[in-house]
Amino acid sequence: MWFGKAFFMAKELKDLTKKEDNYSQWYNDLVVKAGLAEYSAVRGCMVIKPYGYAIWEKMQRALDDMFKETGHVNAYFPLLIPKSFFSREAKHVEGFAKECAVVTHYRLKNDGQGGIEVDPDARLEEELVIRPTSETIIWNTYKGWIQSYRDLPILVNQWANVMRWEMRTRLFLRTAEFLWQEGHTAHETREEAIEETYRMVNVYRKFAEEWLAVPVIVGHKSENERFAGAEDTLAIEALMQDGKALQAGTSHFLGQNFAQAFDVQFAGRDGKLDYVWATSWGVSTRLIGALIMAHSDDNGLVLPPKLAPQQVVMIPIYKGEEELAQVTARLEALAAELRGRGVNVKIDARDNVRSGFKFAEYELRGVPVRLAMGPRDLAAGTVELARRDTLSKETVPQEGLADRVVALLDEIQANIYAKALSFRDEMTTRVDSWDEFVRVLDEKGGFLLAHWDGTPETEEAIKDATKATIRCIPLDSPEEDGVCVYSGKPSKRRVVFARAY
RNA sequence: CGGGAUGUAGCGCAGUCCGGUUAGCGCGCCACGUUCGGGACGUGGAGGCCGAAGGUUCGAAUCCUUUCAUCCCGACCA
Repeated sequence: MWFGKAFFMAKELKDLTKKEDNYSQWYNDLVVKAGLAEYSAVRGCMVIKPYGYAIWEKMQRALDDMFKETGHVNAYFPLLIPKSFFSREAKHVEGFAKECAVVTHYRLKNDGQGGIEVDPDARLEEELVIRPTSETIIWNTYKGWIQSYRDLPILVNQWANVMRWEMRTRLFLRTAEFLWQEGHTAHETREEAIEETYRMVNVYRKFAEEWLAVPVIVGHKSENERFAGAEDTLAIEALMQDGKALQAGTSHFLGQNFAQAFDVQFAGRDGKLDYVWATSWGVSTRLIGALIMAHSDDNGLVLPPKLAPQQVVMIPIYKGEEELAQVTARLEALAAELRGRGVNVKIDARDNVRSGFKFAEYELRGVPVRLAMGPRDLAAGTVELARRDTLSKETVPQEGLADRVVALLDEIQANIYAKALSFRDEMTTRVDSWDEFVRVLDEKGGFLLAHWDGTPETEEAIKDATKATIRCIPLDSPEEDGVCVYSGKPSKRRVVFARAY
């Protein structure tokens, strides 16, 4: 996989903003300069460039495999949803109404002044909403698919784009249009649906940890943060390097809300009619943002080997064409061996930039392993091996290089996970008083484990006072008697607070 | 939608307060040469209605009015 000239277009990539100076600026710079994405002509919309999209494709492939292992299949539903569908589930419409783009006309015409205008005669009888999520159109469809318990379960996923008219956008983290997958399942029983909700949040946890190398906390969302129309929302929460939390994936137990709204009933084993039980779950291109903010440093991206579009880059060091040919021939042989082991290798023999420039460029792009070979190595049978995660270099024998690199890629994957995990542990603080809560939040950030009285009012008050929200009520948090840091009322367990993206 | 800022070459900027030849600089781009083990250098070259529209003036990137766009900080959110 290689991207031709576009890959190299931006050479003014040096001088990334420093992470500590302005994290937002650094992030934005990095996304643009590493060639992942940029803003487009349309307000709030993002162009995902080939390098960024290649990461997304790798994510898609891995997730798809995991979905198939859990019995799911892909399908596709329309982009446009009749407005009336949208209003059938009261909480759902309330949650999304404020950010919907709406199609009102189906034709343009000449305005007589050389321009073009919306043809007022072509007004749609019923406006169409560009999907912000697909529960409604899907449940309208499922109605026709389900008559009996024998039709269940339905385990369908779709890869799609959705649109939410956000006030303020950030590349990958919040754009008006974004790519995601959304699973929508239909079940015979409450228990089965709940089990599915847990199963899928665990798929996401596994994906985050094993592929993104990002540790996450799995837990329930509080009532305030729950998906509009869900009875329960499970989420994975990740911690970014600036101490803010990022919701990286959600899995919703929808109860019978959508089945009732769209009148989807089935004849049960006992012959009685009942409404279908539902779940939905999704992750988006936001995961790329998570990847960037979890691992990168001031030299650029640090991509986990499993998701890096290029895992190894080889750079010849030479004077003159003859040396280039010799070094390249040797690199080709090594590359072939690595490719045979399933490693994605690129040899960068560009003659118009120097090797030092290439080193910097591949660091910016987060390529996990770099191999450089010059005449000295050629003579000695060695190669210089550099790893992106630690920025360390060593000269190693060409003999056995493939084994070494394959093992190293695994080691890098494990190492960046370990690094992110220890960062998160450091940044997770148990707090027992309001003073401590406020102080830790301001001075340190990160996850705060605190007691909460369980009321939405208290959560709201804490949010107003500090901008921190309950990220989740962790599944594995032990029961423990305490008092709410805000209200002083009794509490049975700690929840995770943080400021969030 | 509130508060703040910015629009000058592909990118980053200076010039604007205090109007005055042909609008500059760095990077990038093109050509040739020298280079090449951590972001090379020399010489030559191309590239601009100074965001847009009005106005003031002998004269506007610069002053005034309007407008559009973008970014940052809030509210909203995967």
